[in-house]
Parts: sequence; C-alpha cells; structure tokens
Amino acid sequence: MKDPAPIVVHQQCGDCPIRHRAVCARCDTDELVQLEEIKFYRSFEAGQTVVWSGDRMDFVASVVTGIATLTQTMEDGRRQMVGLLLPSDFVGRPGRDRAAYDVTATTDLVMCCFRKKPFEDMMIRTPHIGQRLLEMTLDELDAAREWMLLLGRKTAREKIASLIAIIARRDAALGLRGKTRNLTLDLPLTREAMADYLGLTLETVSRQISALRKDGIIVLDGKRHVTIPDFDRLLEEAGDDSDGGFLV
Amino acid sequence: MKDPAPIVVHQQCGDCPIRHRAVCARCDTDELVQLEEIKFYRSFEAGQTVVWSGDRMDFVASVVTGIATLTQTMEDGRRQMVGLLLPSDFVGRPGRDRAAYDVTATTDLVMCCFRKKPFEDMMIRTPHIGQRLLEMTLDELDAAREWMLLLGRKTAREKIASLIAIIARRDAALGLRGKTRNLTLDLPLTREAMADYLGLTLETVSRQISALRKDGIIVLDGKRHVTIPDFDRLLEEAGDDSDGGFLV
DNA sequence: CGGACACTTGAGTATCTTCAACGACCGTGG
DNA sequence: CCACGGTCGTTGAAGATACTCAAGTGTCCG
Repeated sequence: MKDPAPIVVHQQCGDCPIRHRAVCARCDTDELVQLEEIKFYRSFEAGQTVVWSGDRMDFVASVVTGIATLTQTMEDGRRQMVGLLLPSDFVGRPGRDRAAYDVTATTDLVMCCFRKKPFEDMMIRTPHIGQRLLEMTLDELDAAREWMLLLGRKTAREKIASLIAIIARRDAALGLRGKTRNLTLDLPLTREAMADYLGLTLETVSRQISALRKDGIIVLDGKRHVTIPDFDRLLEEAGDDSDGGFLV
Repeated sequence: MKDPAPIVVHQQCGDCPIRHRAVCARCDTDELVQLEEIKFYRSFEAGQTVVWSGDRMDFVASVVTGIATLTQTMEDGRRQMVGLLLPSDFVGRPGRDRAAYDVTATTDLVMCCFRKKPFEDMMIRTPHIGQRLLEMTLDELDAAREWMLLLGRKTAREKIASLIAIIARRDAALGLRGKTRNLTLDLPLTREAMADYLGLTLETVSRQISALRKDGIIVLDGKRHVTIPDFDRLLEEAGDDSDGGFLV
C-alpha cells in the first residue's frame, strides 16, 4: 500500500484553487476569515471511502482537488451512482446529520471540510453562503434531471457518448481546455464506475466504448485516455441537441 | 371543450392551503404582505401546457392545487419526466429567464405565481425565502437521486411498485391518510405519463400493473383507483429497504 | 351509433445482461 | 529474474427483459 496522502494542515483561502467556484465564492475577505476558523482539510487516497451512507457526518465539505462519487446501493448489491463530484463541488447537507449516500474517492482527493454546526450558524449570519449554495444546488438538480433523461431513455451507445461529452465539458469548464476540436481527456472512472453511473453493466460499457472506437467517434490511447476527433459527431451519438456544445 | 378553469383573482396568504409547506413557509406576516404585492394566480385545465421548454418565463410559482409534471424531450420524441409537482412544490428558477423543461398540468391546476424580478429582489432582502427554497431544492435533489436509482437499476416491476409506493407516501404527507395498512389512492397519471416517469413504454407499464394485480400486490378498482392490501409487501416488490415506510 | 381516448394483451424481436473465458498490466515475494 | 495473484478490461455466446408492432376492449360523449 502507498503511504497515506499527506495531510494539508492549513492553506489560505485566498490562494485556494476553488476560491471562486465553491460554496465560498461570494464571500468577502472578512467572511473568509470566519470560514478559516471552522475549516480543516482531509485527504483520501484513490479508492478510499469518505463516508458510508447512514453514517453520522459532522462536517460539510468542498472538493478541492480530485474526484469523488456519490452512490446508492440496493440490498442485493445493485449500485447506482447519483453524483460525480469535481473540484469545487459541495458534499453534505446542512440540517442533516447523516450521510444519505456513499461518498468514495475515485482519485486522490483533498476536501476542505467545515464543522457542520458552526457552518450552519454561519449560513444564517452570512447570506452569501446560502445564496451560493442555493445556486450550486439548483445546478446539481439540473444535472440530475439531465441524468434522468439519460438513464431513462438513452441507449447504451448514447449513454457512453454522453458520458464522454460531459467529462469533456467539465474538463473544459475547469480550464483544462486546449482547442474545441481534437479534444483530449482522461476518463477518471473505471469501467465499473462508468457502468454504475450509466445504469449499465461493465461489459456493456466496454463493448460500447469499443464500438465507438471502431466507428472513429473516439480514439483510445491506453484504456483511459480519449481523443475526440469531432466533438459535434460525438454529440450526435449522444442524442443531445446539437446546438451549442456549451457548458450547461 | 370544457369552460376554462375559473381564474382566482386573489386570496389571502393566511388562508392558503400550502401556507406552511411552500416557499413562503417561513415568512412572517409582514413578509407575506410583501409577497401578496407581487403574486397572482393562474389556473390551468388538465392537459394544458403551463410553459414549453425554452420559453421565456417571467415568473416563478408554487403549485397550490392539482398536479403538474416536468418533462424533457429528445429531438426524436423520446420523453422523460424529471419532476412530479404536487401542491406546495416550486416551479422556476430564480436567476434564469427561460424554462428548462416542459411544464404540463396533468389535473386541473392552480398556481400561485410571483413576478420574477420582484421575487428575486425580495429573496435578497428576505433570507427566509432563500432558506426555504434551499431546503426545498435539497429535498428535490434527494428525490431526483432516488429516481436515478430507479431509472438506472430497477426492473419494470420494481419501477411500478416504487411509483405506487411514492404516490401513496406523498398522499399521506399531504394529509389524505387513513390508516397505514389497507391504503387506497388514485393514480394521477395516465399509463403513458407513468411510462415517461419510469423510463418504460406504456405497454410495459400496463403489463406490470396487471402482473401486480394478478399477484395480489395491488387491487384495482377501475383503471386508476388502487388499493394496497399490504404496504410492506409493496415495498418489497419495489426493492426498497423495507425499514421505515416513512416520508423521506 | 360512431369515434376518440385510455388501456390491455399478444407475438416477435432488439437490446442489454449474464456467465464465462481470456489478455494486459503491476506490484509482490520466492 | 520470473512466477504468482490481483485488478482492470475485452470479447463471445446464450438468455432474459423490455420494446415494437398490432389488434382489440371498454368507456365516455357527441
């Protein structure tokens, strides 16, 4: 086993990579000082569980770096991913003391955690936080609803194409963009995790990725590195309205 | 065609049936007075469209009575319902001026609408509204995620059982409850609308309802009226954790 | 009575899953 | 160094589930 990821003891909010996208985005300098009081960092290695569904959770948090997933599991083991958390995304729910989902680090992960009670108190005093959280939650709700369309109505091939398109857009939104055409990205998920996200089996995921590759929609370099020669063509395969390929 | 549903010109918020559940739930008397200034009622007949996806929307609203649906449609006509709006549920998004989904009245419907701009201004002045909206949005997000599990991983039979269970719970939450066992309810949706909700075809919906009836899980009286002899048995069929049959 | 609408049921088929075997990669330990 | 086991991924064959197409029922309403 690798050494545990280093614990970052402290970091100034001003230098934080997610300063302008996270729940604290609208906070002024004074409010940041208050947040610094109640925050602490936690690191997780790829594969580690952050919390289990039903566990007591005495903090809320922002993803600083890395990727985490939210999953639900049925008694017989069927699993569905219900959220993919990228840097700046928020975890936990003010006003609830137990986790509703399993949270798992799929890459090495650093989270900026706030003790729950002080955070809730601060939300009442500090409208900026609640406002930003509302905005982020509404965005997540939109994303969830788009995902419902995918889960309910898209074919396996369309699901895979959609997933790749979504990852491409999110990478772009995080500023990793090069040009719009001949886009390149790394799949941050195993085939199994993709299957859990898409409501498929891992075999079907594998087959459809192979099919998209054979049809020239994507180019694979290794198992995880993907090049998209023609993004519009990918969007067609995804069944999305081809209009803008824009970020939400 | 029937006469249009009567337009309710005005109603005191104090007498409103959703006073304590809607976005205005936490408002004090003074705040209600301000809301009365910017509110108006709109009525729709069963089947009417409230707004089309992409349409300009200069109001946000609460469902007062009746049921509405949010649906998304793909270019080739495939449809997925992404929200079922019951009394007290909120429609529209502050900060966005176009509808993201089709909103349709499935029963006669009365909505309490707020002009968007004044409502947004008031949200800034009145934390109670934003707080309540955040709470409601988080609840909707949880519901959407539960629905993702259903869409991605449940069988047709489980989907139908889940839908019936959810409607039963929502009826109970709205106070239509009798006893917990030998529960009775009306399906507020056509087979087609159920199919759109569940990510199935209407034929599969019909077949699975028949199957649940033959197996004694439900008793049908007409097409829409359902009796549930044993709610726990229904929950088993739904694949849900059988623990509490509780509201959320 | 006839038509529209919501729903049911049947037969054949497509899609995706299940079960199974196998390949590539990687760190470990003899 | 290489064999070993583990994880991750690919591919094939058979089978189950839900879809498509089609016909038909029941009810409401003009």
